Amino acid sequence: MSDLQPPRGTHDLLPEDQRRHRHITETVLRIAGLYGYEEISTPIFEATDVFRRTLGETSDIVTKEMYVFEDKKGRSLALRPEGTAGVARAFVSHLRSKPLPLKLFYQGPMFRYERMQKGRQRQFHQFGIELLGVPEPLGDVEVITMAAHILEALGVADKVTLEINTLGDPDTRQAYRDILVAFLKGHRDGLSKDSQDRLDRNPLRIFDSKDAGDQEILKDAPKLTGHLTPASQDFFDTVKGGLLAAGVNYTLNPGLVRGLDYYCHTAFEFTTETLGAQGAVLAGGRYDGLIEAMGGPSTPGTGWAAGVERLALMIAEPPGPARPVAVVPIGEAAEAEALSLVQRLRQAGFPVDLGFAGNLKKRLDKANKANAVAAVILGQDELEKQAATVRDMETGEQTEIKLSALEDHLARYR
RNA sequence: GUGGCUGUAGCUCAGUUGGUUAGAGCGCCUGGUUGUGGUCCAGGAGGCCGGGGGUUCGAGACCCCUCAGCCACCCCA
Repeated sequence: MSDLQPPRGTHDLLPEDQRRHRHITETVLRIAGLYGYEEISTPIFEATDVFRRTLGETSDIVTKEMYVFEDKKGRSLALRPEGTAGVARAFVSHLRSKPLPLKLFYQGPMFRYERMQKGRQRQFHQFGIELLGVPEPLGDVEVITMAAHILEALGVADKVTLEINTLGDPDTRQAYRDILVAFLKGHRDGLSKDSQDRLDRNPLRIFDSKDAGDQEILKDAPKLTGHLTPASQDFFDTVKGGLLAAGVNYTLNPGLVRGLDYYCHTAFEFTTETLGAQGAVLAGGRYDGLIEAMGGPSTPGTGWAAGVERLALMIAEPPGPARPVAVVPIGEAAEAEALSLVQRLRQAGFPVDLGFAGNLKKRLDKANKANAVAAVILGQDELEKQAATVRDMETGEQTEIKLSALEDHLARYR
């Protein structure tokens, strides 16, 4: 048994799990359509450089969480750890001549080599959207509004909070970063070990630290909001005003940051208390420098990604499959008749379960386990009358119905 | 990568300070009903106690290693 387990951090999606996943992705696809987004599928693996360039050489994802391997020609490939890089690459490869804006939706498995926790595994599923070619704050508003719409449609709106922040334009960001580093270097010894590392690699992320000592030091740190250029401030104000107008509630979180250089302006996250430490359910922001970093034409972008497994843990049980009608033949002659009857009913649109073997008792038992609404019993008596006994599986009530009138009678179970 | 907790039947779990042939409920199968499911009754199958090594007269219980799961950190969806 132990040697037949799936690899660490991977899971079989059994039919009832898959049902939840499908309910989520179908809901997303439907709502994305309302906003004019079309699905794009990119490969599950890419040249390792695709992720190196978009995620940064020093990011944790690249240095310790990527599944990297060589193919038979010695090319370095990586299983995708997230979706944006592949979409950006596809844009640069094929889509740069399309009229902008481009509204793309994607969905599928992602891979990260990590220790598991609730709502986190090594193969997991994300869906996300990218809006390319819109430098205006209205793009951010639409993207966030759509996310809120989706979460509402999934019935989790009351379990999540939207937090937003701004990183300012690239110049502000860079200038502020220098100011912050200068300040924190004066307090280096007081910082936690993790944050001392972050100071070199990714100083803005120190704001996320859960360490109490770090937060104490940060209280006196210079704030980004105090360093925004008027244009950046305007941008952020327009985003906030737009969300207000669209009826999307949010809270400001000045500690919400993104480390990579191409992120700018809006950063946001829908978080929940219901998933333990894995609070982020859907997160995104603006990445105006990304396409350029990939070697494409300078193209603004904004978007987000969400975790399907995390959402699956939050949503209510989706409706199960439609209840079938069970056709139950008794004897060989009836079985032959049943084969044609079954096809007739399926062509008419009824889900039909035809047991493979067994006497009446066994087949009714199977029909019950298949959650059948009704059983159409076909025995010698019925055959002679060109009729069937239809048993309501809920009440046990039985009625004899002419074969020619079956569809009409069964219509009540649709 | 770091730390803590946990692995007994398909599932949820019991199993006394180490002591004979390892248990329950649910589920599954068979029968009570040669043409009637769910309820009920009777019976049955199914475990190298995650794997390997060690201590012991004796290990499901104790020790070490390993694999897997859970929780937290890191990071992130």
